[in-house]
Amino acid sequence: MPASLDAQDREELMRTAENVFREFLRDRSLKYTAEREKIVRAVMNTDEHFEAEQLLLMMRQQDKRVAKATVYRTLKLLVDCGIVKEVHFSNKQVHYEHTYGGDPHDHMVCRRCGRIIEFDAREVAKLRTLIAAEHGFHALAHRFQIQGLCATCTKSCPIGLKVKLLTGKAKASTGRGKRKK
Amino acid sequence: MPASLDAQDREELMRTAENVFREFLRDRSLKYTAEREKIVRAVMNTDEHFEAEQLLLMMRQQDKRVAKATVYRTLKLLVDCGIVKEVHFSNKQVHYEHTYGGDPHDHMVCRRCGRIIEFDAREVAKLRTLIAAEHGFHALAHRFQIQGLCATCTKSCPIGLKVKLLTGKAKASTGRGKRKK
DNA sequence: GTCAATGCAAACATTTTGCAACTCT
DNA sequence: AGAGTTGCAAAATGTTTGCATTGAC
Repeated sequence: MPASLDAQDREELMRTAENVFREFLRDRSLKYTAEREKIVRAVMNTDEHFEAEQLLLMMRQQDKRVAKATVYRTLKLLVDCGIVKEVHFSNKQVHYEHTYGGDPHDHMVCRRCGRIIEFDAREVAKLRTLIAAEHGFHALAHRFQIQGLCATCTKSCPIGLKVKLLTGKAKASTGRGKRKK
Repeated sequence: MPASLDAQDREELMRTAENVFREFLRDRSLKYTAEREKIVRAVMNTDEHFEAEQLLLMMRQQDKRVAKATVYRTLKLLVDCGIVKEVHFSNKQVHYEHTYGGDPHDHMVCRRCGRIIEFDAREVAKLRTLIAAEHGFHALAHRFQIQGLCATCTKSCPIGLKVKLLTGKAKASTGRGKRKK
């Protein structure tokens, strides 16, 4: 995520994203409303992953109020449009991130501390195309996520030792597992 | 998925899976109950991806009744135990599949017809380890999914043509998009 | 006998929907 | 003018939880 953009680049990116969205809508005879504009702008101003609810809150704080339903409806359009991507970290809500103007990346999630690290997705994209081709498939996109232990957690938790991780997190975190044996 | 197992191999696999689960439970001072046994067995008898609800139904049809809550609780344990893996196709329910005794694979989803194809995950696993290492990460697992068009749909839908796909499926399927231009 | 597991229903959280009022184009 | 959009609240979904009862070890 291009968190290091200066204000000018950001404004530039914003504008082109808006245009892409507007054109996408026009192509489908949909309307570019004030609410949709507020939402694209809010999304483009977010460099982190976010949930629908968070976006809504953020927008409220900036007095860009829209209905929750509108946020959900618009996020779907933005996904279809390719400006936003869904990310599935937990089994609960969907997370979103805008992918417009940034380098494609995927995520690595630490099962111990939950930290999320992004990495360049180009190798993955290459592999996906290859695999797809082998199956007569035409790849358009992928979802990839590596789960494991981050550097810090690896240190404090020697490999080979069976620890309770936050997999399906079946109350694994209560840490009162009196294992015998 | 090893759908081609004969009855004997299947029974063999079933038994070892049960043992793995039993041991997993014992290690944590949890109990191997009749319900849990029913559930592992049902899971191991399923070679397709399934949702919690489907498993429940299937079990009911075979008069292996358990409460829905028990299914959810047990599936979590099975995930932690490594016998079952969560698969996230849609944004709705979680799908599960048992991964015990089968070759590791990932999925390819056709955005047009929804077809799901499995492919060998070994290359992906290699790549994940590599990428993880580059970031001081210790990879334990991954989730990978390729989205695109299957062979059939690619034929009926020339590449380059913008079609309505079932991405976020924002009512994209109503097919009454009178595009202009 | 003890601690954990079950079943049930109620609770939850997130997302979707129906509909009247509104607004882009 | 008219088709699409909004906001709201209600509904729908999928999953989790509380608790009394039951069961494994």
